[in-house]
Amino acid sequence: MPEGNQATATTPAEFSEVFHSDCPARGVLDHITSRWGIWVLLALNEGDKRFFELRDSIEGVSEKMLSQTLRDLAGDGLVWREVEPTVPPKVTYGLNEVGRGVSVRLVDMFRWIGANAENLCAEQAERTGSGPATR
Amino acid sequence: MPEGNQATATTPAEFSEVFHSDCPARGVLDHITSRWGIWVLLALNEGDKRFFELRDSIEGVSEKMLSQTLRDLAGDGLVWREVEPTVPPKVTYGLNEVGRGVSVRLVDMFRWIGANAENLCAEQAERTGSGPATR
DNA sequence: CAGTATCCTGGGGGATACTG
DNA sequence: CAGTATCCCCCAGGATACTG
Repeated sequence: MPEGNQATATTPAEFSEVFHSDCPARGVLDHITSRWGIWVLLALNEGDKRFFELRDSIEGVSEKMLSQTLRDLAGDGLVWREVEPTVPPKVTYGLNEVGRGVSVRLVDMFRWIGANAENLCAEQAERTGSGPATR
Repeated sequence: MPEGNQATATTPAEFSEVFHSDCPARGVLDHITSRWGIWVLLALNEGDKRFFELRDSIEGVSEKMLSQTLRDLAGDGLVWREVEPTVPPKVTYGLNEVGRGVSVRLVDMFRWIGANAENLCAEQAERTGSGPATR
């Protein structure tokens, strides 16, 4: 959709520049924020893992989506993949430099949310005066 | 070859604990990583904004989804909403304490990705040349 | 073990129209 | 201006089966 894009003067548009459509980083973001990207990054932050180890440590992920997410992340250069052509095959995944940086920051954010969960609950409780809208 | 990075044998499962199904923080995460949550948080990190200001600064968002995202984030206690019952009405949104913390960390992560975009491009280029190029 | 290939469904989310 | 309401399409992603 062709958008007006008013450029509200105040907006530095810092991120529009950095993450513009043609920039590969834009796609990277999409992969990170995809349904399973975060959890893969989080799991790998604990250490290198094999495919089924990942599947087991990420609750609810299907093999298809895990495979797809891994492929995306590896294509982005956030994750490496090593294949040992043995029988049975052994495939290991781990974080690259950039992926580690992302993962660490993700962990930091998660910790912040976890540490403030009570505050969130409190705020949600206050709101229940008018309408729960618990969705 | 991936360097050692032993799987520290820890696997603290720290996050499974913190973000278990019944924990409200789990839903918060879903909202943050939703299609537009990140961009709203990012936009509000620049300062408080009114509805249409937000719509204009977030490229591609529909009014429906913006409204929905805002409602979710406000319900989570990440964002506040202030209504001035004038004619025409004036509604302003901004970040709460927790929301600001999340937003700041998000910005940090985005900067990291942006700063390493060339590395990502390089890795992607190497891959196309059929090189293993691990890290 | 570590994946692909195929089929299929739900709801995320866009377009449009209407309201206070 | 700041939203709701409605319709409807598309594809992310789950289930299942097969392969090297």
